[in-house]
Amino acid sequence: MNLEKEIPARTIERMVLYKRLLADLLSKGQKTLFSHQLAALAHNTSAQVRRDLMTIGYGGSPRKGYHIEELIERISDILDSSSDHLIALVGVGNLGSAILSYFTYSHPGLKIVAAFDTDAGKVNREVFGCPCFPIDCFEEKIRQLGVTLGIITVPAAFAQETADRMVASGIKGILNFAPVPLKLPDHVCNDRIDIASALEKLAYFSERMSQFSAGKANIEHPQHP
Amino acid sequence: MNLEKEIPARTIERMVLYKRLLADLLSKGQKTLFSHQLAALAHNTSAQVRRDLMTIGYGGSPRKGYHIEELIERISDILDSSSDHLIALVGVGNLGSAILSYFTYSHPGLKIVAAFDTDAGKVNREVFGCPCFPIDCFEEKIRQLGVTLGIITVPAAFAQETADRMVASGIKGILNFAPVPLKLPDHVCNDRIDIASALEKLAYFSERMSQFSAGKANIEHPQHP
DNA sequence: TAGATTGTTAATCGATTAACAATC
DNA sequence: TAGATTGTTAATCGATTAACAATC
Repeated sequence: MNLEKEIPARTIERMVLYKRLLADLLSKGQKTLFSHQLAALAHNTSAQVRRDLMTIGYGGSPRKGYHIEELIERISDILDSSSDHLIALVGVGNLGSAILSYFTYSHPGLKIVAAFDTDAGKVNREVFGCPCFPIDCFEEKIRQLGVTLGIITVPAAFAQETADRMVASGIKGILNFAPVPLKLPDHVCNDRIDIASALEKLAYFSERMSQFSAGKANIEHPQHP
Repeated sequence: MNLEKEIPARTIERMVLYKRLLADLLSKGQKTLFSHQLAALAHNTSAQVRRDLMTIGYGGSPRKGYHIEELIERISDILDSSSDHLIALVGVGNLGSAILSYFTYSHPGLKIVAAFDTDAGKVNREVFGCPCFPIDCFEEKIRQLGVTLGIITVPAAFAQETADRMVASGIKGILNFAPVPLKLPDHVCNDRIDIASALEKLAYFSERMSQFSAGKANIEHPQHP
């Protein structure tokens, strides 16, 4: 029934950014924009922006460009699901707590509804507004709450077993902050954010920047479904 | 004088991972490995691994595979610079503090030597072992210490001005946790880690995973110099 | 109309994958 | 030797970029 073409992952990634940039412009009272304006904000080319908007089936007019409010709506149609995504976080250390504090503020569509830890001192209380449970009742809570996404902020050595429990509990997507790749079944989506590696890469490229041609100063983030 | 070919950014990214995986194997007493073993750990193909190692000029033998210790040394030759990279972090909130705590542990080659904040209550003391200064003395401290990399963990609205001060102080690479793209001169390298966007992408793909073919379950991270 | 911008196709680019002879 | 693995080239794939006619 769904006849929409599959949208490339890179396009989706840019769409998330476009949506935020557009919302910002809209809040400042701007009604329309041209492809090159959005391109400048997102740091890519106007041709790229035009192609991206074409891909999601939104068109502008040669005179006025694109209508910001409609465009945001169209992007939201693509990106946002009808219901909130409920998220569980495992590992309430410094990083885990920082993420909980971040999501205390409004993130429409995304809500961390439960945190878990092995440390008895951290559980059975709220951390930045999020209830924190002992890891033993993980499966039970996940199913009970209907959680679909997981965030892993445990030490590397425990990342895989945490992921396994998430998969077994029916979680469909995992964001992993531990510096190890996870082995997961094909139907589970995952992404890894590795701060130390990001710094190592940055150190490498910043040292050699002069060797590279101009205009290539950004480290991009690839991604695919 | 430097006749080495430019190594693609994707290859460097994988190299960082290989190095860590190999160090782990070495510590377990393993001496050699085959391309398909490293491929399984890093979640890519053996052909890819062979090509990567060829790219950095390290060869194995058909019978024994690759010598782990030598390979780590070769990767370190490529990745690591002769001296430590000194890092400054701006924005000692929850996320900033979490990053400081993370780098308290050994990260050879990478050291956060100064943190900065506007909040008088946070400065002039140590946070997880890192001295925290008022933002007013930023330029002075950066030059004095010889800092080359910067981490931005301030709110989005202050990210660009923070980046501008970093660039003006001679910082060569910036890791930006604020959810806005930075405008930077070409000679400054930068990468952005956007946790909310990562979750949005994850939500999108996890919902549509069944539409995609098997084996595409990971979101990759692109990047270039 | 004139001119800037859009939609869309074709050309380019680069990275990944496949294939296979060379090697130990 | 036989067989698995390496080094390396060619084919594939996909995304980006360039180009330009159509449009307002």
